[in-house]
Amino acid sequence: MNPVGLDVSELEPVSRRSTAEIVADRIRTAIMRGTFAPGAQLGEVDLSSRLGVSRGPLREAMQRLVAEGLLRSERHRGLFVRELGPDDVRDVYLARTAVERAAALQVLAGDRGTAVVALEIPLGAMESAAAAGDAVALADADHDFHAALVAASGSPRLRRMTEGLLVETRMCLAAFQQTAPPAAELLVEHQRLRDALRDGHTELLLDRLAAHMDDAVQRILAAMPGAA
Amino acid sequence: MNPVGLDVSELEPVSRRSTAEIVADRIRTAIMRGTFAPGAQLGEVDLSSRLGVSRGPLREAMQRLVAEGLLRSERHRGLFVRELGPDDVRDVYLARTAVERAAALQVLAGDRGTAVVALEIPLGAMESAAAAGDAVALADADHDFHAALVAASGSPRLRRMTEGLLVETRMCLAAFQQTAPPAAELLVEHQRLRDALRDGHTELLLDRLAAHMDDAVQRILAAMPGAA
DNA sequence: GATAGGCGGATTGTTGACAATCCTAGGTGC
DNA sequence: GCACCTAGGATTGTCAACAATCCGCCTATC
Repeated sequence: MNPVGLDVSELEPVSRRSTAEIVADRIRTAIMRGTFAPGAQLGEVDLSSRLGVSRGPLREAMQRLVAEGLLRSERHRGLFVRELGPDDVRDVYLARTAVERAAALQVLAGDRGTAVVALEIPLGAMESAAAAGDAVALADADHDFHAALVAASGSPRLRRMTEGLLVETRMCLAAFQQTAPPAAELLVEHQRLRDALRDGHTELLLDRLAAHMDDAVQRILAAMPGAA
Repeated sequence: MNPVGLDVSELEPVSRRSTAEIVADRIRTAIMRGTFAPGAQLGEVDLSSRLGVSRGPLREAMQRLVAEGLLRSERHRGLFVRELGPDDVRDVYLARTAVERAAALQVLAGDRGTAVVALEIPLGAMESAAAAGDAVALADADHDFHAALVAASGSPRLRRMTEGLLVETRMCLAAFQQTAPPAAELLVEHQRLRDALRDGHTELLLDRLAAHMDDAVQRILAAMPGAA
């Protein structure tokens, strides 16, 4: 609490975000959740009327999503949800490994105590989700875990990259969300990541992180229709 | 050459890029070159009239640049060129190190012969620029070297990340482009990177890459006004 | 003299309509 | 029956005008 008597987080967004940003977030989560199937066409008039905004801000939001790689734009054809193939899965995790490795090293070099504390929240959520068998909550917790890890690095750029990569990860997962993930195994893997981080075992942490990513790729590719 | 008798690169853009994309590229290079000073406000009507487009496509382009982190948007205030401080310099190079390290490992695991060949072009340009004392050409060659390295990894995502990071690097460099860079030293550093890559010396390459990044940070911070 | 309130100018945010382009379906000639 | 051509419908790309918001300056008041 500060002298004004308000939590700083409340007065931070003195001016709320732009319409384009809100629209982009909405569509991004919709794509992430699998509401829009991969390859589906997104009509501008349809979306704009459904979201209650004009086509101007909507097009601005679309440009962002195209830049993020979530949408594919064909001139005078329309906007389509990108379809991720096996190569994309491997590439997403290759990039994630690179970014999260760097983030982990930064955390180890800095204040890893607060980082471990921050990781406990998604770990708790993951435990609950695993016990309840809630696949969506499990994916959310997984997402939050890695986001928290990178956020703890204090690097805005690593954070922003991870943000985009995690969305793509969710797109990959949404493709085969009917198959139940090995919740217990997933939980243990994340707990071991936290343990290695807490104890400051650099090499162990990096190895476990790489292995964790490889496992995920194998799991996804195994459940993917046209995987090589 | 294919049966049609055309280079594939010529028929790739069957439909030319959207106006927003062209505008974004123009402004991006302008920011990169330092045409727009950091912190400068970019008026929409001014830019749109100067580029000969309406405000619609221009705003779409701006959204992209904001998403890339080149511009800062304040609601009902305007768009401003982001000013990069010492922390940003360190962060850009931290991210670059992470991405280029991963790219280098991919190149080493794949076809490093063609990669070395691809690196010779910017190296030649760098040599010429160093001999001629052309700072801009030197920066261009440096840019191209690292872009070629990451492109050789075959990873679209690493490539796209690098694209953005290199633009930010140029923004950092533009801040103090009056000071002449140590051209000879820079050339040798890049040649040694190529040598380690050519000979397949993994650890040596990674070490030299990290050292190369650290050197750059030190050089930039030393020439920076308010560096800590 | 310092501060609160209000006005003018300028900029951004949003909207609806117009123009260009493309895919699809139907028809025609061979 | 097949290929080509043409008209229709729908979608995106672009534009100019309207509305909302904010900053700086000025004035009036304490």
